[in-house]
Amino acid sequence: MNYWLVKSEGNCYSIDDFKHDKKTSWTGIRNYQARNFMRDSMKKGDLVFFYHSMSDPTGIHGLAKVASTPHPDETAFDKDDEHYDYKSKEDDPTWVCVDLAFVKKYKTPLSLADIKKDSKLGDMQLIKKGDRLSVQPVSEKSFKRLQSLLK
DNA sequence: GCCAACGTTGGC
DNA sequence: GCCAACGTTGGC
Repeated sequence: MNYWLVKSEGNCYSIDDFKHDKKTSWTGIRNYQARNFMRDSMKKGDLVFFYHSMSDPTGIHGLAKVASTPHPDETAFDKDDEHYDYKSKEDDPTWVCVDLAFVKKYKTPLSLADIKKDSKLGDMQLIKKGDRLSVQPVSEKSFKRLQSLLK
């Protein structure tokens, strides 16, 4: 079992939107590293922290579960979609996504500041300088620590 | 293949 | 709104 963290802008697709939808395709990822994680390493059943950037507070707001194998990101083929990519062809898709199922919304989110302060979460990609990865792995050690902090 | 210019992310 | 950090693009 692998653990992950995905970012969403709070005013774009929020944890409340996700809670309402129950399930969503994690489309619109246009970064190769992030795509490779989804394509090569995500497995059905993996647990995924739902992180809000540029929100109040910025931090972890919920938990999700990978609910599908990787599949082509259809928004890349749609000219009217903001994530349209003319280079991605339907017979050879550049971009993929997975489906995520809603698990829970935390009553008290764990803020980025709290994560930075915690001595046991030092290996998180999230707090590394210049981190911009919107899909990133979380070590089992960090996962357990986050779970206990989010109880 | 280098690298400057540009666009985006995301904390503050 | 600012700006540092980073990825991508495109001229050469």
